[in-house]
Amino acid sequence: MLGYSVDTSYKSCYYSAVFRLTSKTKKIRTGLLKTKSGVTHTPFFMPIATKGAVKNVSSEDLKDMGAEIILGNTYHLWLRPGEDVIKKAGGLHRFMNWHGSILTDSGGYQVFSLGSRAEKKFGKSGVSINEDGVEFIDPVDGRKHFMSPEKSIDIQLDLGSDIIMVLDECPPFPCSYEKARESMELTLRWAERCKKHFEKKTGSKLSARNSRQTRNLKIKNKNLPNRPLLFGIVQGSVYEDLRKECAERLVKIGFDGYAIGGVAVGEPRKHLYEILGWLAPVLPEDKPRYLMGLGKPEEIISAVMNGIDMFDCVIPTREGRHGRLFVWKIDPNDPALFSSLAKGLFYETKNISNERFKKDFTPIDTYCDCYVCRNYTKSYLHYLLRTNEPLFLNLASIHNLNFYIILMKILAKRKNSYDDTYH
RNA sequence: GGGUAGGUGGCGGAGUGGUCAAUCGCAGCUGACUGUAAAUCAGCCGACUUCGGUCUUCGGGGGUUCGAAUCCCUCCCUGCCCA
Repeated sequence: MLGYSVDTSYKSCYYSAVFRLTSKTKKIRTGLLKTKSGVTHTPFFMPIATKGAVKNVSSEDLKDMGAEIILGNTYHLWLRPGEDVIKKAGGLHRFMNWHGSILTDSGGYQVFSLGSRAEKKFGKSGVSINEDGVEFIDPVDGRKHFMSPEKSIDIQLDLGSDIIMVLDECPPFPCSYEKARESMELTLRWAERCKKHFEKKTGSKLSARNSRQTRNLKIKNKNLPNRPLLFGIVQGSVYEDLRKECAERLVKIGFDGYAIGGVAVGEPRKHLYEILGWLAPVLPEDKPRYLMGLGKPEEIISAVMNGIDMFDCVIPTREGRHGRLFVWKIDPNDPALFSSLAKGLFYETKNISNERFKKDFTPIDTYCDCYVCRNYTKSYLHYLLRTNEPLFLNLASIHNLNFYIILMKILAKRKNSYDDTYH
């Protein structure tokens, strides 16, 4: 199952100016990712703030729970309030009072998600793609908007993003080989245009060199990059040659990091681990790897064991809002937890709306030390949800995000890899 | 006391001779959610069931009819108006 295996000790790890591997074992690599806003420990999970807010959670809540980086969405912020507003506000960080790092998704996923949702609802897609870019119909007011690779970069720069994603196309699943290749070629052409435009606008030059050439670069304390990072996205559906080729060609173009896209759009999970296995040897070791849109805790763990450093997912917030809460089955501070991590026995979910919690006056999770578990009972959470009290949404989201962040901390701490110099 | 409107499954409220075990909403029970058009969506929600059906329901009783929640008679109850 584990397709990724590198036996290199801490000291001889490669690193680039913005990413440093602090530990790399057969199973888990950990490191530090520097952006213009700060240093983030990898592997990490990004709470999703699509519209410039993690739903029902304040920036202060996020800071308190130890989040270091969040994700915002170009498409949504472009339409409302508009990148000009955010630019005038001093950037997204100031606008939402979040001073950690921010990664912005390019809008590529919306090509897929808005199209398929509109199709289900109205029978027509509302999204059309051509060589230049994508035309969207705003689902809120029906107006047409056009997004190109260059436009996406411009918006993300205006937002003040720390990690900018290239505009890509997510092919649907299932997808024929021919379609997948066509889509991948478009994604690659767009990636190249994104990089060219990014370099022109930022006046910088992204390195396409491989890890061996960058191994001797020193990383200085707090010496943060003065430009955003730009990530490429690997597509290619479930086809091995396409995925590998896409990764190789992206690496040749050269990006600060590499994302794997398209895996959260319906591809069965067995393909995911296959894809990670194909890509692990192709992606440069000294660059961060981001698996877009994943996932369940056990999926994240498997991916970390396959060499992935970065994750984002709506699961903790959305499922929390819908009443499903994540609960440890083993004390996360117990070293015995590690042996059960890969088996997926370490947690369960509880649907707090279930009748059985009506008179359960114990905390959601006795092992959890988030402030929801320290201060409230299942009975109260059950009651808040049943009576549609907005407080429920806040508490449930905080608890679930905390679970994910603790999970990532456990993974990162496994080899005692925190380098406090970079806090 | 007179007049009038009405009594439908936990609640609200459709239905006004057969396709009605009875639209729909709420409440209730359960499930789904993976780069967020999502505080959303789906299923169940009289009883029994070998999940194909079977049985008893639309205030009570009686009647008309091949057939009634729906029509008639009567009783009971509720709202409103007049005394």
